Parts: sequence; C-alpha cells; structure tokens
Amino acid sequence: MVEPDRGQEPAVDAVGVILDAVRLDRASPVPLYYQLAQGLERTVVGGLLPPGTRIDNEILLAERLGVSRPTVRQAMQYLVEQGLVVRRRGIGTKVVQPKVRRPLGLTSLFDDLRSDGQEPATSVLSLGVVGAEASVATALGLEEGAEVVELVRLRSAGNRPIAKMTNYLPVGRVEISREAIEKGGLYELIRSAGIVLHAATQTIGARTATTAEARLLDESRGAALLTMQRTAYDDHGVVVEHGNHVYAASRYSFQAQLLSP
Amino acid sequence: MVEPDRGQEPAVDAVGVILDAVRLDRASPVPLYYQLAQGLERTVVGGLLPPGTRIDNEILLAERLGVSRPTVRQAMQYLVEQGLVVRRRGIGTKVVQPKVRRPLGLTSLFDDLRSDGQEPATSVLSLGVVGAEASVATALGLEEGAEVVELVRLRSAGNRPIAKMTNYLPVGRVEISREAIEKGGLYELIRSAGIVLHAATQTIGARTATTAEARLLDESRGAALLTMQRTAYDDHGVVVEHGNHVYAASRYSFQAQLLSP
DNA sequence: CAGTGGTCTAGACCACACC
DNA sequence: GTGTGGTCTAGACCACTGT
Repeated sequence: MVEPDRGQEPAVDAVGVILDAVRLDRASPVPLYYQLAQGLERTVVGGLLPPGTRIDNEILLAERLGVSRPTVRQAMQYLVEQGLVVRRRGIGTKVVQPKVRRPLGLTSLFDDLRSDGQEPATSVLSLGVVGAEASVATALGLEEGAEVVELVRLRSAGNRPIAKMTNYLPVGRVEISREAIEKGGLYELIRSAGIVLHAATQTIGARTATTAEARLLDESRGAALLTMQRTAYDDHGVVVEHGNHVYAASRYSFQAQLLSP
Repeated sequence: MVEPDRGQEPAVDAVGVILDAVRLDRASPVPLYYQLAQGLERTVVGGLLPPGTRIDNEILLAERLGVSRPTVRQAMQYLVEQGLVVRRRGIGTKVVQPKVRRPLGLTSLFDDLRSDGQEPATSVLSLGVVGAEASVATALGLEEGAEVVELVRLRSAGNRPIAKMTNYLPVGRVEISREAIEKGGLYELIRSAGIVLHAATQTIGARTATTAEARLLDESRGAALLTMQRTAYDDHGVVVEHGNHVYAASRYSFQAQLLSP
C-alpha cells in the first residue's frame, strides 16, 4: 500500500488522463462538446478516472483542450445528466460511483432482452383490424368502434413464455407484417417507418392471472402478473401506439435508474 | 404584419402571449433563464399556448425580452427536457400535446399522494435496530448481521391501507422519530438531515399476497401486490436507504412519463 | 481571502429545411 | 435564397465554499 488515501480523493492527475484520452477533431461533424462528453464518459466508465476523483476546473480544462469554457460546460452538463459526476458551486467536480444505468426508456421488451444477451422469440398470436374498445379509442384519440390495427404477441426467452403483448395502432401509419414483427420488434418497425418517437406515458400495475392467461404464460392459476399500459407519441404529439401488456411476474420485473431532478 | 397561418398551427400570437405572461425580474436571485423557463411552462400548461402553436424564434424572443440569445436557449432547453416543446433545426419550435407528467422520480409515495390532494396517513408499525438480512446487507454494502435501522410503516389514503413500506438505513446517519416520520415522510427527513439524494435504482415487480399481508392491506387472500425495491444514494455514491415495499395493486399503480434520449 | 461553478452577454459561423 | 436552431467564442460578474 503506497497510498493512504483515507477519505480524500485518490491521487489521480485528472487533467492529464483526460488530455490523453480525449482527442478533439475540429474537422469532424460531431460537435466538439459531444466529442468531449463522450471522451469523458469513456474515461470514467473505463475506470481511468475512479469514483471520487476530483476533476480540474473548467477554465483549466478549457485552456488545455483548446476550447472555450462554455463548450467544456456543455460537455460537463451531459455528464451530470448521465449521473457520472457531481458538481457543486465553490467545491468542484467529482466522479461519482457509477451504478447500473438501465433507463427504462423508450425501448421495448425485445430490445431489453436482446441487450441482455438472451435471444428472445416472438410469436404473433393475431394480427388484424378490429373496432376499438373504449379504452383503446380514448388512448388513440379515436371514436369508439373506429378501425385500429390489433397485434397480439407472445414473447418468450429461454423457451419459456414471458409476456403477452397487445398493441393497437392507427390504421395505415405503419406497415406491419408477421415476418417483420417476429424478427425485429414493434419499435424497430415504427422507427424504420420514419416515425420519431418522442414521449410515452406508461402505467405499471399488477393483477392476478385469468385462467387463460395462466395457461398461456405457463403459470399457475391466480398467479401475479405485472401489467403495463403504454401510449407512445411522435414528435408532433400524435399517438403512434398504445399497448396493453401482461408479464409473468415470476420471470420479469422492471428496473429503473433514477437521477435527482 | 399578417400571419400566414398555413392551415396547421392555430393563429396564436406566441410572442405577444409570452411577453404578457413572463415577467423577468433582474433583481431576483432566481436566474433569468429559469424565470423565463417557468413562465413559459406556466403559459403552456395553462393553455395560453395551445398544442401545435409555433413559438417565435430565439433571436426575436431574446430581443423582445431584453435578454441574450443563450439565455433564451437555456430556457428552451429546459422546456425540451420537460417534453413541452419540440425543436427542429430549420423548422422552428412547436408546443406539443401536454401529457400527464408524473416523473416517477426520487419522490416518495407520501409526496405523490400529497401532490394529488389526497391527505395521506402513516402509521409506524415498528421502528428499531435489527441485524441485517443478506439482501439488506448487500444493498447497504454492509456485513450480514450488521446493525441497521428498520422502519416499517403502513400508508393509507382515504381511510384505506395502500402500502406496507419497509426501509433500512445505516445506523446514525439520519435521526428518525416516530412523530417526524408520520408527519413528513422519510425522504423529507433525509433531506432535512442535510443529505443530498442523487440517484436510486429501483425494481418493480409483482407477487401474490401472503395471508398476513392481505389482512394488513385489506385485500382478499391471494390478491396481487405490486412490489418495489429501491436503493437510494447520496451524491458521494454512498447508500442512504434501502426500501422494500408492497402496494395493494387494486388501489395503486406506478406512472411514468418517458422522453426520448 | 482565493477558487469554484453558475449565470450572462454580444457577437459569429454553420447545417438544415423550406420556398 | 431565407430563416431556423445548433454550435462556438472570449470575455464578464456573481454566489458559494473553504481557508
């Protein structure tokens, strides 16, 4: 043990490490602040700047990197939003303990599972045009009974069913085929239709399984199910999709990483 | 000057409305950009700038408001993060359809209920020091069997129980009394101890109620419960609190508003 | 006191979307 | 083209923290 390092920050030459790790290319179309932010992020998650490390002040950093102070600030702001550093006026900037960073964002279960390395399988139980029920019509902003695309899927991983997913979409906005949906997931299809997802509201609840649900999801009668209703909007505020999903609670849970406002 | 009004956006004199609604006080300690952001937010959620309204460009706004363009940008950035407006290069800024905005943030159930206008009640079922079980010890980063404060509460609203909340805290960090906890909630107590909450990880799942839980929560046997485990960290990355909560699913659900990354 | 991040200014040039 | 937001600069002063 060479370093006593008791309660104080580890002796790391932050600015040196950063200058080594970050290469700014002014010819690149990527903004300078973003190059810097990404470089800093790599440096932090790569462990070159351990938790607790004090990062030198903006003015010094700006000088050494050859950019202006607002540019450094913009990059730092990004790191704060990612929860990688904490800044306090009069004190300085410090690398914080990194935590799991699963954002519970605008991704699908498919994406979640795939990034977990589990190869998910999907089977389409039904796909067609139906008249909208009241709740669906409300969510999509249509009249009750209006035509909507209904898509029902069973999602499995490791040969066991995980979720029954029911989605409703306005007719004609997204072209859905069974093949495409089994291959890439609904959200991939939506994005490839040129729709930019912007926001979603979702509600997570629980209830007990009906007999049919229990059989479908390979659970016992009366088992607890997680339910999730999600309505997704594009960047014009128009509803893109409404989903009503049930998950086998014994094999699935939602995780979220929260940051202070 | 007559508005072209190309059929889409409602004919609203955005800059006029904004100038009427936003009063900037340069003597105030509140930053200008924040005064502006709040003013814009009020204007949007108050309906004075209906969804679809085109907001005038930054330069004009800056001129009329008597501030610099970066200040306007900073305020706009805030509105984008709140999901209230969409901006596109070459196009402009547009108010989007406002959605429910319950952030599922670092708040407590107590805060959630209170901001809903329901006056919540809390009764402390037990409060004391216990030896940490394995899962609790892991979450708090302690040895198994180490002393931790255990707090068990029953939360009700409208005379019906909603949740049983079990929290574990390291000994000595926060002074907890039954009176304080029944009055203001745990997170209020933590904040008033000078601890700055920074991040949390939480897992939401479901299971069926045990007999005792069903009785406590006024549910039938085998009813579905929502479960939530949360571990909260301060801005030094140190664990502040670990909680293990169960909610009567028939009377509670989690809502979240998501924005695209 | 000195040092830090927070805010603000008054410009500039660029990339992009629409006409 | 024209107009928009996106980026960037080189300063300035202030508020806060710790000495």
